[in-house]
Amino acid sequence: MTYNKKRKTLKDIAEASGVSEMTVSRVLRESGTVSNRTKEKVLAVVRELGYVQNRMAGSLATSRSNQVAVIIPSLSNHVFTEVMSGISEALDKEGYQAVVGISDYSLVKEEELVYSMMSWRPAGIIMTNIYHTQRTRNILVNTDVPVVEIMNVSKNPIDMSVGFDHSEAGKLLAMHLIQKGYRKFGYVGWNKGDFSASARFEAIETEVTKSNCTLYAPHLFERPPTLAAGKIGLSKLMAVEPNLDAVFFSNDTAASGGLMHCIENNIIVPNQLAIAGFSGLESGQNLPLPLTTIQTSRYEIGRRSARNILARLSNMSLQRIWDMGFELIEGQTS
Amino acid sequence: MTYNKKRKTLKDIAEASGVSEMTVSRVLRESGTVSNRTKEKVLAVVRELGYVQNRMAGSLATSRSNQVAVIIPSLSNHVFTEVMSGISEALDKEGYQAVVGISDYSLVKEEELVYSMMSWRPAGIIMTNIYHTQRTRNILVNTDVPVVEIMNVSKNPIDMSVGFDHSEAGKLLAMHLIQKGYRKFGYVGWNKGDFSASARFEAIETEVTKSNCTLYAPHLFERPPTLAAGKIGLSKLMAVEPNLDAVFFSNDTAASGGLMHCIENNIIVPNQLAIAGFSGLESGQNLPLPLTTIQTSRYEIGRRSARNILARLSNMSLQRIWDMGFELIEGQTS
DNA sequence: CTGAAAGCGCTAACAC
DNA sequence: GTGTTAGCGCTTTCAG
Repeated sequence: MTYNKKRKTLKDIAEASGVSEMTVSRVLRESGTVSNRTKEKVLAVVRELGYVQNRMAGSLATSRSNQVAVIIPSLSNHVFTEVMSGISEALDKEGYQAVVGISDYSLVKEEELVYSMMSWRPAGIIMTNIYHTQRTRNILVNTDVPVVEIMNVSKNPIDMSVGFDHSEAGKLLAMHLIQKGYRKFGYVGWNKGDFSASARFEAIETEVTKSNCTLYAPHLFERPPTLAAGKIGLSKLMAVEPNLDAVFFSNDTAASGGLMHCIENNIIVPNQLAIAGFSGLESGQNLPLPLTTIQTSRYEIGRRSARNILARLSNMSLQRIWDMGFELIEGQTS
Repeated sequence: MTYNKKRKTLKDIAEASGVSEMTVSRVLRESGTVSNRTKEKVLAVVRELGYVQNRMAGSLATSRSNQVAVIIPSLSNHVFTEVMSGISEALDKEGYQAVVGISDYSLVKEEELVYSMMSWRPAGIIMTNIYHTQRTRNILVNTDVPVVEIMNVSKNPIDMSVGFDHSEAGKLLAMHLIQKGYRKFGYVGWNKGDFSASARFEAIETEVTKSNCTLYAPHLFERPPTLAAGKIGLSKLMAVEPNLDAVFFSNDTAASGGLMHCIENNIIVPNQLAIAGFSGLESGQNLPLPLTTIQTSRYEIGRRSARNILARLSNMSLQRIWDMGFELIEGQTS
């Protein structure tokens, strides 16, 4: 095998194998008809020269791309990496590829990402959540690229939507704990940049208040929750409000931290204090006590959103809005 | 504002603002000289028409891209998402963007990804680890795209390398536990597709044997380790070997699961059983007992590798091989 | 300061 | 079966 660093083009392959560029192109895309003899000859040359096609040129010519843009807020939250896995798997099978952008929970950064990613003319774009800046919306509304907004369900999406109702989920969780007899509630978490979490928080607050219970949330986090934050958050909360019955955490990771705090300080869960998380992550179900939480279908949301894009691309009929629901997990922390 | 779904091109902007395509191009790239009056006029039209540049065309013309390909084995391991964060942050600042591919710890899938990603002519490519198929190597060796192999340090990389020595890290951890007086060791984890983990395992085994201690590793996992797997793995191991002094886990997540098992079953750590993890993840340091583990610099590895690509692109002098080292964390589980 | 011509590497559409 | 022509939407180069 001989290689050199000059980038090979179709022309190089064509010359080396004594056919036209078009024939090489046909062989490589397995399109049209090419005799077996030439096909083999071409493939041999392709291998020998270590040719790698240039999709920029191809996509420009066809105005079709195999890249699907995905914008998620963070990679350190398993919720989003599971969504990504679902997306990747569904896309992979059809020869498409996810291009991920991380918005850090910032709508401004999201806007920049959208602009930058759209400039590559992706086959589709998957956005986390349904809140965007005006300019982001403008770009998305005025493109012919399929758009899916995920995690939340929107009755009125830019294009398509796959998710679930966070308010309803928060409500269900609150009702469950209230019904179990808890009355003095605390809340530990981060809502600032996480619209879904704050929707849940508000629903919990509403439900708790409606039932004449109380909810203490004296100092929410300034940054996305981690195990450590959950642990510290609970200890701070209990320093101020030692007589709580139960604490809601904005997600399972924070709740796991809360449980760690209890274990470390011999606080008996759930007798002395009940704990509730959100998402139903694998890790939260494998603590010494499995968390009471809401199970959501991250992987399925990812898969569904990717499939919707693929369906749109092949002009198949499709359901534009998917409410993927959720389910209460009655763990042992309540 | 008026929009319609037909994709706008430079030509549309040029016509609408009464200048040539070249002038619009200059305005958009802030290159060359354009009078302020025309510049403003053009920008107004661009905004009004909601024009989004087509980078495929631009990149094809310049043969330059702002996309850097990154191949990691998994998104469910925080180690790799932290590496990604480091990469993204470093690239972002310079207007570059990471395109992630997930290999699922498969060299075959890695090969497909490399081929697919290289066909987009990325500005650089970052590969996890230093083991690849022959064809992957061929593609990578014979390209002028900068290549960084990360996580392991290679003295003889394809191009550049940023990581640390997993054997040395395993050895350090083993020596530490041996020196603390433990003698009967167990190992719980997954090595099958994770070359780094198996390098550590072998180093641990060598060190343990050399010191006349024993290492039991009767059934390693069939899949990448999770909290649940660590928990179950330890319980199975102890069913067979109840009198172990200490157990190595292939990473912190599995070790956390092991600790959960102990807490759940009232096994006193470290008195009855010591536990060691690997990586120094935030989560492992916030359990009721912080894990004894090896701290590695995932974020820095990511940042460094991205910066090496950027340096190469701007023809700056650079250090091709970075050993980022590691550090023992003496937690409370040993 | 601005424009015209040529071409990046590929493919659609049409010939032969 | 295979080749030719004409672009895809942009940027480089060279004029003016």
